[in-house]
Amino acid sequence: MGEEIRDPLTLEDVARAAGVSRATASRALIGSDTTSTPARQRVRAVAEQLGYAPNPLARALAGGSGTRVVVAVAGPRPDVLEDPYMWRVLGATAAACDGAGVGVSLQWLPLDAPALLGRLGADRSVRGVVLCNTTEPLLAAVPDVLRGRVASIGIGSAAVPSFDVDNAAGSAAVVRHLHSSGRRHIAMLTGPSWLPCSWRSVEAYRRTVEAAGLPPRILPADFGFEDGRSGAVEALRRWPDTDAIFAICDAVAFGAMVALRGLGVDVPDDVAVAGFDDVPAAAWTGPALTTATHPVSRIAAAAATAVLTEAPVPPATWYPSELVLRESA
Amino acid sequence: MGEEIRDPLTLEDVARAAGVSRATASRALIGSDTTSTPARQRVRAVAEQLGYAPNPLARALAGGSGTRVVVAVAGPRPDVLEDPYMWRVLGATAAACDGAGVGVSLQWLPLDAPALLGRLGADRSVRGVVLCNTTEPLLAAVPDVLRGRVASIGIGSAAVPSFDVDNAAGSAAVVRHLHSSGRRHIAMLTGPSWLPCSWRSVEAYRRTVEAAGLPPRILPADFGFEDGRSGAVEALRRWPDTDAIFAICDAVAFGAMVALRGLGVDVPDDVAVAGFDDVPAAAWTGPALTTATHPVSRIAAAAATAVLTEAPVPPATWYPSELVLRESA
DNA sequence: GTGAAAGCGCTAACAT
DNA sequence: ATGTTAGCGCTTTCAC
Repeated sequence: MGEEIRDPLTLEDVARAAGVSRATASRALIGSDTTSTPARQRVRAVAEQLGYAPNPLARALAGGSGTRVVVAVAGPRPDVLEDPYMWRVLGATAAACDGAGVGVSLQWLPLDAPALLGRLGADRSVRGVVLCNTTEPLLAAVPDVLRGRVASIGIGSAAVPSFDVDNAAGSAAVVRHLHSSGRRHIAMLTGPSWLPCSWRSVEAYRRTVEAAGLPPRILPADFGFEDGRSGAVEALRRWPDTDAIFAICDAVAFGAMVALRGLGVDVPDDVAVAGFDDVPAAAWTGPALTTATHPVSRIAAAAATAVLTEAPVPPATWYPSELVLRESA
Repeated sequence: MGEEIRDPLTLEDVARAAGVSRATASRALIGSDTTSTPARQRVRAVAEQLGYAPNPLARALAGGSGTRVVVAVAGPRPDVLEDPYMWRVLGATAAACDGAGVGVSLQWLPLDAPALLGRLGADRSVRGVVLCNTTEPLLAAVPDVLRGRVASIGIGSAAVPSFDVDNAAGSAAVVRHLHSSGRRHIAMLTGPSWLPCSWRSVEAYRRTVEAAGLPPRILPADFGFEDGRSGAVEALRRWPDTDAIFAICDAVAFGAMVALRGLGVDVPDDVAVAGFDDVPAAAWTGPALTTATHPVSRIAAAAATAVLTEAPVPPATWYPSELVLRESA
């Protein structure tokens, strides 16, 4: 009953055991400064052996950084946070941050309140920010203090590196598939009009059908199931000879399929339906949804890592969109 | 160019502006100690007016608490973290923690490595833990230091309050619906055998069919789509007269529906299929899935809040399971 | 290259 | 009830 063993080891303990000062131990562990001196080796060995893990809080407080990465989702209303896609992004981000003892937060970023970004920058508990569904005005409002520790899953800017799906190529591939399988009256249900990264899909659609000598048939829609439902009905009302529908995302595609079924229209015999994103349920419906699959987890992990490490990254990293042929188209 | 205005206000600034010491300001803001003294009013007013927000890091470091809530998901393999259901829980937890400047982490808790819980307890960056899919041995391994800041979405214990769906009542309701709509050969595709909270569903199923004078037909399954697929095939092989399948969760139900379709069996005319959980896609399939809906977000938020506030909570809080009648049953 | 000392912003004993 | 004094565990000038 001489010494008491306190569970959480501190840097002090390691330093003492290694016979150096706290400062030296800190430097040795951080890996900065001088290269391999004997002390450094020793400190590392001791730390390892003792099972020492630095306290992320103290580290952050002293270093002036934060302990959480905020996933900020832009949108007109707070219900953008109810999106399973965002939960998935959050999950992948959390996984990437866990090793550093960093947690993640999920916040709504109102389209009309860019000032909120300033608050995120000023918040000392924020280590970095992963932006989703960004717009130009929002990007312009990213404060300087966030430089190097902000990334975008969506469009980027000079100050905000982007990690995103190659929507243009992916959408074009889907439309080409529709065309090459004999469809000649292809309509598109678009995403929300404020969302830049959905514009790329729409543009790709337009270019691809026009290249095939077909007239574009574009119908505005948001990201939801209901939008797909009403969109499909409207498409058939406006263009009764429509034989294919390309939806901006899977939820919209599901809505379209349900509406079509309700109208007595067979999918894919009468009308082909294709989605975008490949959510798990895409494989579970009858008919199973033809769509394009995207490495969401990899994208989120890359964005999170960039934010965490603050290492230099290219201004834009594109991830492949891969056609998944199932039954609906 | 006299004074420079530093963006992040500190408690010091507030204290000075209010003409009190830092300690008093701290107490006033925290709300502990003495009730409304004039000073307290003043401090709060000043803080409000200045737009002061305490730094969660400093607070946590000084107070000995952490800055992240860990969502620990038990399971045999790390892929339990790939579950959309868990992402949803994570999202709701994140939302609940955001106001406190607390982030969330997602971790796999191996069934056979309860020692990991000890590590979570010792980790000073951990504010609290939300356990998912807990088992008895795991609950027994929850260290004392976590007491009051741990909660379970699943079964609980004397030391770990539980927040969970009333699986028993919910499952019974589904089975009763199947029976009352004329089904007389009802099979169940169960969840993983190690998961206590799925036992409750299975028991409820057994009791309900037996009460109706029917023999139970229980088939083991895990939580996945593929399990539903193979399970349905096996059910029809073993009991060709099966006219209803109750699946432990929606993913399994989807698998069953796809398998049935593949077998040329009509849902629901030949065989009814019911799920459990009401994932978004349940409304999107053809036929749409009859299932039971659960307030996952509310449950996760309650668990997170309990962990954050460390306020006393009842040992178990049950949330309602509500039957959702769609087309499949 | 290394140690000493000064913080990061806050809370919690202690005094008063 | 309020102020004073120590820390929480780490990083980082600043001297040596």
